[in-house]
Order: sequence, then structure tokens, then C-alpha cells
Amino acid sequence: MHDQHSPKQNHLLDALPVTEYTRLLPMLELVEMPLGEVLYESGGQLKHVYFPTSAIISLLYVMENGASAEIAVVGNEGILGISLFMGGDTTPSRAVTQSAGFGYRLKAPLLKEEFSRAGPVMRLLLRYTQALITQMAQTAVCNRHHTVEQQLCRWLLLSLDRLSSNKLSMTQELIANMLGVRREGVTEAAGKLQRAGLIDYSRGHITIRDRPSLEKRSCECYTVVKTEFDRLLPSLHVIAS
Amino acid sequence: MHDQHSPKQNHLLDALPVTEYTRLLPMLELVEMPLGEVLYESGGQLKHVYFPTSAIISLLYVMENGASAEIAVVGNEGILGISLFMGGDTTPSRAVTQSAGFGYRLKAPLLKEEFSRAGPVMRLLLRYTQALITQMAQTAVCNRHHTVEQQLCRWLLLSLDRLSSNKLSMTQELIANMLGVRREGVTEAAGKLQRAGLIDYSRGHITIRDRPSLEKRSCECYTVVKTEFDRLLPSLHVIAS
DNA sequence: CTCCATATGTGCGTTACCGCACATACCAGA
DNA sequence: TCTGGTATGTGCGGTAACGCACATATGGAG
Repeated sequence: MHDQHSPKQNHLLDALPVTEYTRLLPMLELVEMPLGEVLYESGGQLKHVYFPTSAIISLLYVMENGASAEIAVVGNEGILGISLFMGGDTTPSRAVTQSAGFGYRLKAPLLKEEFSRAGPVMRLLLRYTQALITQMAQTAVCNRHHTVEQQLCRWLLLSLDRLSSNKLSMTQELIANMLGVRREGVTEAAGKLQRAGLIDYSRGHITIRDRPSLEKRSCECYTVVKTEFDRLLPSLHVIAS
Repeated sequence: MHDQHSPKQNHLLDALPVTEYTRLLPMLELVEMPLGEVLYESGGQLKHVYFPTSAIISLLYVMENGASAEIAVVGNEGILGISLFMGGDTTPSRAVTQSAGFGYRLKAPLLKEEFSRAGPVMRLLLRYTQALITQMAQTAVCNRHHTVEQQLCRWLLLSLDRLSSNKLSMTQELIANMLGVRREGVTEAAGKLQRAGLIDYSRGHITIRDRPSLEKRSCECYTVVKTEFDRLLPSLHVIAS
């Protein structure tokens, strides 16, 4: 299973018309993305864009005092490095691998060239960017109004959607960094979910036991984001094998 | 002063090359934007895009329970309605006039056509969108980590940058809605700023007395956003008359 | 098997903000 | 001038999350 890699495991690449896909294919480079790897540093130049297939990447904003918050996640539904084609060559956010896996990368000049054709690739990337914007905006609202437990549920669901299994490897410490809350807060929330039988938590390994209940405990933010992704990028589901 | 309207009061329009500017000019329609006007409703179709000249528009996300939060502001530095050219024809956010004034609007099909030329207009709009994304992301972080007082300072500064005066008309109630906090919280924070001599507040009319101190009390978010706008859209300042 | 770094659980005082209630201040129109 | 609606100030109990300290559990390396 894991030894059969294909760019089509990334939904954006999979949604490309044959012409564009075959043009890009020889330039795509399979890369492993280990847990914790920093793909982009805040303010750094973007040398590649990434199309994750099995990895999940967090976009984090880190503040002067070291506190951080996740503003979006990118998995097999998307692309990492939108600021490249949006016009800035750098990004003010940090990109960290949140869940180890694989992805394909493309050299920055090649993507820019493809984008400048102003064809299907450009339109698809812009639609994805629009969906990503929605995710960021909803994160802002969520940070303002929702409890840690609700946000934990949202976060677990967003991660699950980008994985093929119902297990994820992630310590509470790391989740706390993503959500921008205390580790103890995550412990408490995760404990409640565990006692309620929704998840199993054991030293960095989470198994989801009852996804429907998780959705019930989550704030609306999860559904809003998911619905908007589905609306903007329906081909990802229609075409997906 | 107020009777002399020109599209060039909007920095994006002003930054356009002559060719593009003269092509768009006859299609631009001057519109008044009164306080509280809802330009876009969440989920609604976008009939026009707007280039504010003297008005300021808030992008709000409103939740099921009625609670809301501002995710970005758009003034004379930008354009309202980016989801039109990003690919979705609707927007999940609500756009409300936060500070009355004027702006120019352009019919949706005309903007789409201009965008599809894939020329300077498109590149400028995408760079602006990138800056807007930064603002949203920073708002998310700010909501997570900063106090009401810090956020009030940030909000005042962002508004000031989009006005030509040091006064703004805005009740504490409305500011509270924007920031997604209690009205009393704004009262308390504004009271502190007033006692410190940074602002004058009187029944919906704010006068900034000491802007440098306001910047000191603000969180870093203001500077981050401003710096990124300047980086991405330097022409707005170089060319601006 | 033992040890130890790492992960998780728990308690406690503090803080920021909430929701609510109500007092006060101000402007506009009758 | 009075009056009513709107804007602002203030107090109070409740709560969610914080920072910190420390106890406990666990899995892998030796």
C-alpha cells in the first residue's frame, strides 16, 4: 500500500485535465515528509510547492514571544506554497509536517510558469486558495468563540479527513502548539473525549472510536470549512478514484 | 474635498498601468456607502466588486448563535469581493460598511473578464489577496493570544490607516461586534486608553491623540500586517499622489 | 528487566473575559 | 425644557483558560 505512490493520491493533481497532468508529471518529485519537518520558515523563500499525498502539513503563525497558532492545515486535498503564485515569493507563516507521510514537490519556477499559462491549473489553484481562505477565516472565529474541547474535535476531524485511517500519531503537546493552548488544556479535553468513549489516547497515538459523536461535540467550524471545500472543489470527489 | 471624487483615491486602481486604468475607467460607478450597509451577505451572489475610496468595510463571519468576528478590513488600499475572481461566486463572509464613505464599483462580469486577461490587473489583485490572507491569519493568531486592549489598539490603527483623518465614528457596541467581544470589554479598554490620554471617546466619536503610544500598546499583529501590505504592494505608496 | 526520557494526569491560585444588572451621561426631538 | 432613546460606565458572580508544580504512567534502549 505504502509502496505504491502516485501523484493522483493528491486530489488537486488528480483533478487536473489529462493535458496538464501529463505535462506536469515528469517534473513532480516524490518526497518523504517526516514528522516535525519544517518545510517553510516564516519569511523564507519558497523553492518548491508541495502536493501532499499521505502527509499533513500545518500552517503556523509564530509570534515574537514564541506563542503560536495554527491557521490552516494542508493535506492530500491541497497544495502547500500558495504565496508563490499569489505574488509574494515568501510566506509569513511556518509550515510544519504534522503527520508524517509523502508528497510530491515541484520546483518554484516550474509552478510559476504553469500558473502563468492562465489555464485550468491556475483556476484550480485559485479555487483551492479560496477554500483555504475560508479555513483561515473560520479558524479566526473559532479561536475567538469556541472552547478547547470544541476546537480539539474540529482539529481531529480536519486531520481525519486528510488521512485514510482512523488513527493519528500526535502528542497532546503538539496538538496544544497547533491550537495555541496549554498542553494541560488538551489533556483535559482529550480525557473527557476518552471517558466518553469517542477516542482512545495513548502516548501519542489516537484512535477515533465514534466519529459521529465527535462531530456533534465539535463546533460548527468543522462543517463550515468542509462544506466550503466540497462546494469549491467538487471535482476532488467526483473524479477521485 | 469630499466633492472631488476620483477612482485614483483607491490605491489599487491608482496602481494600475495607464492602459488598464483607462480601459476600466468608463465602467467604474461611484457609489455612496453609508454606515452599516450590508454589501455582501454570507452565501450571497456577488453582483459587483467594490474599490473603496473613503469608506471602510469589515469582513465578518457570523456564527449560528449570532456571535460574530471580524476577519479583515478593506479600505482604500484594496478591493472587496475577491471570491469573485478566486473562483467561488459567493462568499461565506458578510461585508458591512464600518465607516461611511464612498467607493467605486464594477459589475461582476466585467471584473471577471478583466481578470481573465491574465495581465497586470490579475497580478495586482492576487498580490492584494495575498496581503488580505496575511491579515486574516494574523487576526486568527490575535484572537487566540492577545488581550482586548491590545486588539482595540490594533483595530484603531488599522482603521486609521484607511482614513485621512484622526477621527472615526464608531460606537463601542459596534467595535465589540467587530472584535467579537463584549461591549463592556471595549468600554473598559477604551476607558484605559482615554485616561492615558491616547484617545478621546465621546458617544461614537473617537479622536486619536497619541498615535505612537497606541502603537506601543498594540500587539505586534498591527505591524506584521502593515509590513506585509507594504512589502506586497509597495506601488500603492510610491505611486500614490 | 531495569532505567529513563517522554507523555499524560491532576491540583491550585490567578487572570481575563463572560453575562447580567443597573447607574449615569448625553443628544435629539416634542 | 422635558423626555426618551442611545451610549457609556461600573459592579458582581461565574467560568474557561492560564502558569506552575508535581505526580504518575509508559515504552524503548541498554
